Amino acid sequence: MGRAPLHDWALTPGQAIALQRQLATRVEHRDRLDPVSHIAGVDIGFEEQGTITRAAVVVLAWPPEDPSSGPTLVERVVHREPTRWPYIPGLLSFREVPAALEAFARLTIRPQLVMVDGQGIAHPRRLGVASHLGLWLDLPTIGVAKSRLCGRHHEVGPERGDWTPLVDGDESLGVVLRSRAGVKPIYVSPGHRLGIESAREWVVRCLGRTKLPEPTRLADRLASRRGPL
DNA sequence: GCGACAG
DNA sequence: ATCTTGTCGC
Repeated sequence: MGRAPLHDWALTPGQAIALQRQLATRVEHRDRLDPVSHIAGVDIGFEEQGTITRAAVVVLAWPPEDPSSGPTLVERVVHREPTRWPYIPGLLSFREVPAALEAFARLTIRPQLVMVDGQGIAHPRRLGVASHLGLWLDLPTIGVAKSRLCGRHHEVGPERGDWTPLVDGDESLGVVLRSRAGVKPIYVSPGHRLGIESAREWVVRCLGRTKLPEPTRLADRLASRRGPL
């Protein structure tokens, strides 16, 4: 018997949960990343009443040449395919990762860091979409979610950059970060090959004037077909 | 049994 | 996530 496959998308929810428990043991919680020259952002959108899944990946040059205008977009890919799973809280990766992998396969640049729309280890079984994708890509990933899936936290300070720990019992899952004054905070958790501190630092470094860090913000717009990039 | 619940 | 109109504010 070898190790369980990194993914098998034809699973029942029960089998998917068992697979998550297996894969979670392979997630690396300590920093292991190469010098960063490119950061990718990933997000998934839907078309045709949800029957079509649309995966978008953007690659930004790092560090930015012109800090005032944010990092430069150097590559982008959109991949469409039939939707294969319904949305089930806790099993999001089985719906989104397959399409994201197809989009990554068409990238000519291999980024050293990936930011994903969703949770990393801040997940009931510690395998959110960012962690699952990170294992498959064998790249450091960070989960950047717009709302909470699990864990508890105190209220976050009002200033941009303020943050508070996201915890579950005695486990630290990530941080809740005020990415912009006056707006709901975002949930940042390591996906793979990164610690909580580094995950937070990278997200703060990629913050522009908006709520979401640039990689995720641009991927979001590309996935949902809104506004120019 | 009841409430919570990424996108 | 997506659908969907106007509205408030820089």
